[in-house]
Amino acid sequence: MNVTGHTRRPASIRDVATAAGVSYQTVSRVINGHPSVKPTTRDRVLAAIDELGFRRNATALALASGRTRAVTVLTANTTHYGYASILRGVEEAARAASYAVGIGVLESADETAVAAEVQRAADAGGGLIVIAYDPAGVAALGAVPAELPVVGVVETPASPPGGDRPWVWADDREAAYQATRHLLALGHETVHYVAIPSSTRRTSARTAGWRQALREAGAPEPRPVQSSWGPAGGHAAGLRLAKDPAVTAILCGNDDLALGVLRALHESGRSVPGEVSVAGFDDAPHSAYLTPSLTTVRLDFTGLGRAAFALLHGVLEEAVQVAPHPVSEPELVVRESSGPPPGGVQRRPPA
Amino acid sequence: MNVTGHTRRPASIRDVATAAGVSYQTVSRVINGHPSVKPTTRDRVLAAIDELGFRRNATALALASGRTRAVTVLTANTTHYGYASILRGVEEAARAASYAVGIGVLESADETAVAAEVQRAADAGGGLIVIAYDPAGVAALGAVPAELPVVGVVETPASPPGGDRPWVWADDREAAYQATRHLLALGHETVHYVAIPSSTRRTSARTAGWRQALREAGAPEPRPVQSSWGPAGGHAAGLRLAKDPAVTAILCGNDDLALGVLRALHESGRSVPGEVSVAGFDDAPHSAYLTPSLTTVRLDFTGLGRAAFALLHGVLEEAVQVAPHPVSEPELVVRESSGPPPGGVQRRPPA
DNA sequence: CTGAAAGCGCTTACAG
DNA sequence: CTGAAAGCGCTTACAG
Repeated sequence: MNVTGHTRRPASIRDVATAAGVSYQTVSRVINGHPSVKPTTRDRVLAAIDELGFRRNATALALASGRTRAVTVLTANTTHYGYASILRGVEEAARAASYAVGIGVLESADETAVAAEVQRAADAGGGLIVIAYDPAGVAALGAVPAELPVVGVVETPASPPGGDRPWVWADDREAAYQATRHLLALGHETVHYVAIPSSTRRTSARTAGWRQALREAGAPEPRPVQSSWGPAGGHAAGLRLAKDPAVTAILCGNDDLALGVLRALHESGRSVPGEVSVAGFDDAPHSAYLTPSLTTVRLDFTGLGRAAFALLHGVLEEAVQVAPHPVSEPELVVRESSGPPPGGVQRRPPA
Repeated sequence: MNVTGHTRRPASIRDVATAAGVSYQTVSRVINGHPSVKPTTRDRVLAAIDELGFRRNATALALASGRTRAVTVLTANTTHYGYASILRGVEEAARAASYAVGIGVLESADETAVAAEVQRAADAGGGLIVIAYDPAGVAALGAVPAELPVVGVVETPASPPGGDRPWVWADDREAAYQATRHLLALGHETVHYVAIPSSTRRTSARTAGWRQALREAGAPEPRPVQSSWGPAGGHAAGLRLAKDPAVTAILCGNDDLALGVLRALHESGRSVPGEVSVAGFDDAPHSAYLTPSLTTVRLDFTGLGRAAFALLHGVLEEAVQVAPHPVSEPELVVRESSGPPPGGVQRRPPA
């Protein structure tokens, strides 16, 4: 029951055709920018479109033409800073290209659950962007049927999990390398690492960059502390590391982890950066306002999302295929949480 | 050009019909759970569906039936904790109901820009959920054509901006009231308020709850400090408030704002909670791990998102219309950032 | 319980 | 430059 009495059915191309005194195929030509339409005819059609408030039915377009101007982002997380920012970037670029953007959340890395989500995303039509920063995402990227257009946002360019699919990445390895070198240059004998969950069983790019910096400096290589994504995990890891008086520098897999580590050090009575230096990863919005403010590496997640969409767009519209490429250089942001070790420079002279 | 030689066209109901030796209408009946199908026929169809890996084409379903199992969330923001959590709740509930979820970002509150985004969302088919916590969202909710199914997530139940549309809300007023009372009970003479941008020109629910608590206690009512959504705004506001030695308690419109205030107080050499107490709003994931940890009011944003979807689902499927209702009681979480004022209880005895 | 027809709103060849 | 036909993959009455 409709209160207003009757629901106006939206105008179709036939309605427009009638109003303009042409056939509906001509209307189709006009809305598709087909060149062979007489200017006066075009103007009449355009006027009718305007008058009737006609909007082309996206569903009918999709069914008839076979292509859906839509992209679905498949992700294990929507609230963490990095993930949310990638989604944001995709949405921006998609909006600019008049694409609809859908979102599917991967609740677990379980094979059948992942397959179901991929199917759901495929049912939406259009292309897929899979954020493969974690086991669920990696599984999803691997489970996408070969005939579906997909772009992966992956952790490392070394081993694209999706086979020959296009992908984008931020240079996590370089970022971790830079942050570790920064801490070593301050005079720390070595740098401990609190790791986010790895996307695969292999060593993550962040871990690899950290290790490389240690090796090049001839510094001891402590075991990375495996943790979670949030502050709680960082807190637990920080409590453990705080017990060891030899620990003077800690690199964290992301800023949330670092926030938890900062809290743990405080609770353990170890000052930052006086006794221990801490560095994060991502440069989340709050990191500059923590006490102490957090030294971190800024990553361009939004740019990453935009690049992923651009790549997918190219595939979908069969334009020139863009080669996979990193979006932006990571940028070290030095703040209050990092400084020289307590006893001054403890590090062995460089080899 | 396809590397695998040929692209398998997905199976249609006609393919299934042929394989099962029935007409395609019968297949339609089976996939729609229509009762009048002979069990043996049903089994044959089901077997064919399984064998061919048939999935019903969502686009064709939408075009033929007129209903699209989809919801688009319209929001001004996707990265802030509250917004992201609402989106998360919608996605959870939508996934459970096999609905696709789309997202549209309102880049500005400008009338034509908002209208364009609403149109885009409408083009997707299905229902709309508009997060109307800010001017852009409120404008969008108001711009949704009457014939479109929509649910608003609004700030206050007092004046639903969408007219007679269904809506959900969290009880922000009650939450602010509780937090303010907590601070007053500790003995503060009054509580200052750093406000998030209001969704309308009228006083926000949070502001109203804060003011009500002050009035009831006969406490002075300082002017609220208008701020932004992020830590930077809180920092600026905090710097200003820190200059006034009479300020001993600050309530913030959200936890990010509180984080900035905390930083500003630190920079100004005023200890928390020794000299100034601070309380936030939302209980974001990091708030428990700040130093000092943040007293705040927990709001069930995810539940709000789920409730919004449930309401929309009811409208779309013409089930019983659920009355608008608050989702969950706000919960005060007392942590380290709030305590008695410096000189002990300064507050006048209650009237 | 099951089949044949018409139609959802478009596009894509095919005529002229 | 423009119109008439067929079809995208389904659903919805209408027959039987």
